[in-house]
Amino acid sequence: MSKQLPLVAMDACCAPLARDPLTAEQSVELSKLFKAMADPVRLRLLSLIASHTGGEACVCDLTEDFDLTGPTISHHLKVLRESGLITGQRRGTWVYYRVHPEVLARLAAVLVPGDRVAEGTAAR
Amino acid sequence: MSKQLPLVAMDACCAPLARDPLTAEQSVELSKLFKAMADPVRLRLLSLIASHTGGEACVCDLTEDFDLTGPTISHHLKVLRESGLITGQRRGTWVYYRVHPEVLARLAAVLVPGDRVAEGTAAR
DNA sequence: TCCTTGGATAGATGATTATCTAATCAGGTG
DNA sequence: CACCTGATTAGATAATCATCTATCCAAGGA
Repeated sequence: MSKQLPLVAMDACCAPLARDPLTAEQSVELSKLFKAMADPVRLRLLSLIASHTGGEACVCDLTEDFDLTGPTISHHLKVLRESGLITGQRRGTWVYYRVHPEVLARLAAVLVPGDRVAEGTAAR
Repeated sequence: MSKQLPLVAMDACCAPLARDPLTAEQSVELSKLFKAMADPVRLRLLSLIASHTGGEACVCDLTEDFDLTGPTISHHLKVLRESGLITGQRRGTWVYYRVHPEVLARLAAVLVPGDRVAEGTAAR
């Protein structure tokens, strides 16, 4: 499960938006992450998973919170998976998802105004 | 110009994703911001404006960087404007745009993993 | 082995959306 | 005023996407 794509935008990006203009390539990579989060259902899924006890949540837990069919939830989880924001793992009957916090942190670092605090490699 | 919408998601949101699950309403509000950034062109526009000297950029500066027609750029600027991420101001012949850093900061605070640092009002 | 339950895939459909051309508006300048 | 340039609006179109139903796969329990 989970083709475990090359974790888009992890290497590709980048200085805070307000520091340097994005290149065309960087903006394409970054936009994939934002696109993945540009849906209310996916945002809620993300927060449900991220805030769930143990840092992971079973699909069965997630489905209940929405007035949506299983396949639709599955579709949204796939989008999140392929963007590199979450990973899924099957354990017995159930599939558990967890968030990749580094990706979220990366994204946050891009948004933060001018502060160089959250910068990547040479942190702090 | 710029209907100056109620700055969506400024009041509506919210604790970091990993802290508490978003409500349906919060996720709808938040998704508007992410949707606005879920396009390579708009991301680049945002970074071009934010990183431009003086914190603002004329539309005429922006158009040059893309292989797109004027109306298309105008459309993207409108989307960014209506999301509350930027504002436009006409000065003589030209229109200048600038970013709302608080909105970006707010968004960053939502993404940041567990740290309670960037929390809003009753911090900590 | 067969059935049941959790989850994903396939394919269809209606709604959004990114882009274009054409037309319009707003300010200067001759 | 007539005209030019910068920018937005209007309307059309092709592509993307969120959702559904139907089907299928995976793992356990009778």
